[in-house]
Amino acid sequence: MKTTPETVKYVRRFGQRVRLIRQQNELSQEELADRAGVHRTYIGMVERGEKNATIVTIVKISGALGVPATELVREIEDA
Amino acid sequence: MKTTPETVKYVRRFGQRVRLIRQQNELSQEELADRAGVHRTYIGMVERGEKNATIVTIVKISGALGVPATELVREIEDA
DNA sequence: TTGAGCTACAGACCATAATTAGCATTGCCG
DNA sequence: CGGCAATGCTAATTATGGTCTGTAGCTCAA
Repeated sequence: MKTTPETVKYVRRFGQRVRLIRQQNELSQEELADRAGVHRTYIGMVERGEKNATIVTIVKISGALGVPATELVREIEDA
Repeated sequence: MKTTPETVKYVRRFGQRVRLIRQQNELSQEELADRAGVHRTYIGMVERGEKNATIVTIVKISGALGVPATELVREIEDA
């Protein structure tokens, strides 16, 4: 998929929500990564809006954060 | 990403929700694809649980279906 | 200062998301 | 019957998701 401005927008908002909830849970990126079963640097990229995560990864991360997947997708879409 | 059983599970449930809501809206796969700006066959693959869609694609499809992205992610995660 | 914990970032790599074209099948309708 | 709409399915290609290694910067405590 091409990296359109909209692409960047949604991905960035998703990353912001991940970072926010991770910090509320007082987890480091590495702790979150380990719990989610993804790589350390990948969490960083997601939070910075550099990676367009898939459903499976979203579920992994939401599980590791102890929130439903819908929490991470909330309010990402509207302008 | 490896195709683990969990992978298949979440992806399949997501596809089921897409198909359900598409049919409730009385759209063909092709109409949905055009509205979402993705290819016809891709929608078919998603509904059949063969594709692990990304955030951007989820938002595109949810927009084309006229529902919030959270609607498509709802109840995908639990066993 | 020195060291430890946390994060940003770059580069290389493999698996796969997403595109596209093509053909087969099913069911419905004239 | 023939034709049309909708879907399933395959194969080939390109772009990118996700892994891994390593470097560098920051803050804070000893």
